[in-house]
Amino acid sequence: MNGVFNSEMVAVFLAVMDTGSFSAAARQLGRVPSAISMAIANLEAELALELFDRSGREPKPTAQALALEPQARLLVAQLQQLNTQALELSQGLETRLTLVIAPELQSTQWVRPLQVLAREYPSLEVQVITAPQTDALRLLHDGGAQLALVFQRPAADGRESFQEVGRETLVAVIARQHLLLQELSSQGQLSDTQLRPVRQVMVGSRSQNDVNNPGGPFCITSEHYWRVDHPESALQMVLSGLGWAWLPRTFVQPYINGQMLVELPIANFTNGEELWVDLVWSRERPLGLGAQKFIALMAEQYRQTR
Amino acid sequence: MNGVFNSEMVAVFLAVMDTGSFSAAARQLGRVPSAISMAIANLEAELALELFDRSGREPKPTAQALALEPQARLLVAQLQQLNTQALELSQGLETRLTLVIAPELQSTQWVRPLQVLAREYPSLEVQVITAPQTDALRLLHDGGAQLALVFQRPAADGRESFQEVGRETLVAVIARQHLLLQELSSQGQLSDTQLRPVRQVMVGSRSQNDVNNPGGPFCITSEHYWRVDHPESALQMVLSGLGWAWLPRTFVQPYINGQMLVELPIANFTNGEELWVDLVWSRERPLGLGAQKFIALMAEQYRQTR
DNA sequence: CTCATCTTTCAGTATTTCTGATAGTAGCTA
DNA sequence: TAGCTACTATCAGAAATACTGAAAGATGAG
Repeated sequence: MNGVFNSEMVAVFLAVMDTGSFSAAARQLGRVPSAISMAIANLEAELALELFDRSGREPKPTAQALALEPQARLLVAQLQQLNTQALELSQGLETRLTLVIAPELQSTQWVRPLQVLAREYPSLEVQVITAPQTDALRLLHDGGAQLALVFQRPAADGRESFQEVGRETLVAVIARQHLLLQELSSQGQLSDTQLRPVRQVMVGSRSQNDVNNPGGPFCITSEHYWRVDHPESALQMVLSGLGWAWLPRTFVQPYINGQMLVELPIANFTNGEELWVDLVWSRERPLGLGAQKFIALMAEQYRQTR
Repeated sequence: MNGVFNSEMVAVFLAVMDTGSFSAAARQLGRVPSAISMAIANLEAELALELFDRSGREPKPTAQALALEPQARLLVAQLQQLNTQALELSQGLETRLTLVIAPELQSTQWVRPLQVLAREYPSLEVQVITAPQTDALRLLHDGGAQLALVFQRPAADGRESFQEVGRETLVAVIARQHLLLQELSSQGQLSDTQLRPVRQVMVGSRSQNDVNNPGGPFCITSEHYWRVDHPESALQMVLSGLGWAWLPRTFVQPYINGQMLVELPIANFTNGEELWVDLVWSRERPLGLGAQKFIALMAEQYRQTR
């Protein structure tokens, strides 16, 4: 226990500062008083600095010791942080958690669980990516992301696991000033044939693979549709009267309230199409502690608000 | 070199991270390769964490090691700071430097030298107090301050040492609209007898001891004078036309330029009274490194601007 | 004044780490 | 592919270091 300040010497120094005596410090550290006495004496000799005034029965910290104390405390705090982080890593905490979120779900509550996560694992580095459904799932399999917050529950091909963390309703919307609304009786339902001639704006991935999206809420399609890769784009197009689109209710609710959009009363879909919001991960890649905790937090939040 | 992270282990860990190999780290630390190998192996066993991938010829840091690196670097930086601070203290750096400044000298350049001081001794705690002349010198002898930046060079009674760090000119000023100015010929000098009936505002300490201020620029006094303990108060009183006062030129120059005050052309004092600006300290209390450095910086600044 | 408790010193012990040799291995070069 | 170089891992012995425990001196409280 020789030399200038190192972590052991700092521990001894602070134990003496805390307890106010060498003997008490020895008890606290599980040593014998003479060890503490010698350690401090060596330290003082090395530093050529008097740390404690021995004129009294108990050593009194000198002004210099008091000046060094804050920095010493900072040091042990940093050291403990390092060891805590190492422990977390050894217990399976990933060094980085990448979460990819479908754009339609930006508005859901995923920030608060992240806050809790950040408090529990301060050393965890988090990255949030926004990408459309299919890109998100591709990222998951590439290893570019560990978790995806998406809409459509993946096919049960066994490559992914998922956890339900919310519900969302898809509603068909159209601009208030759209011509279609004028041929609609005030309370009547909208039939297939009425809707088919109207242009539909469809949200899909950049990759063309999911054009043949079988079934699901997209089973009712118009003859002519335009494709966009981002719901925000779809919203803008619908707002400008270019056509109608299936969009999440929470996403368009402000515009419905603001009288800019109208919900289309499609027959058999009067209450919209209910979808699951899921956290998805790859079964091939074991999840780290952080990801598991995040899933648990999201699930718990969902349970409480349901 | 056992146990979880301590300062020695952090040093070894970072040496390996820096050099990229156990052998090179050993060379850097002046050890033998096997010592490094064993130390890292022990650390990994303790942490239950693989820090380096040994599949290749040279150890490759794992993601966990890379995640721990920043915190480890922070730690050694903190440790070095602690040791640097201890070294400075052992070399005589005071833990706290209290500087008392006469209010008239607030406007002089004492901040820049303090900036340099803060850069050189980051751990030095500085306190700046504003107090009138006599209070400042009393603080010096009480030990409440180490340095005083004051006007009047102290009496040569041997209790204080001083260093000249500037010059200042006292000028007699009065409000532009004061009646005295109307009975003054445009270019004429002002005699004693003309000035005596006019009320003088005198700056002095709260303590009444220095009423009998012999000689000096205050030798010319009016019959009636009011006392204030702060030049700012004096300035306000003079500005409102209550009387005239001796005040430092740099202190009142803005008001002279702004046509609010007029410099009184007193006979024999046409250029005002020149005073020294001194840094004063007690001879009974040896100065610390910081105070010495500050004095040197102030003196150098004075030399350059003279 | 006395006693309990604190600090310091010192010699011996015990633990720890370092050393140096050896073996095994990876990667480069011809 | 063979050979060479430089690296890591292992191990027993050596050296250094810190710890222990007893004894002595000193302080402050009652």
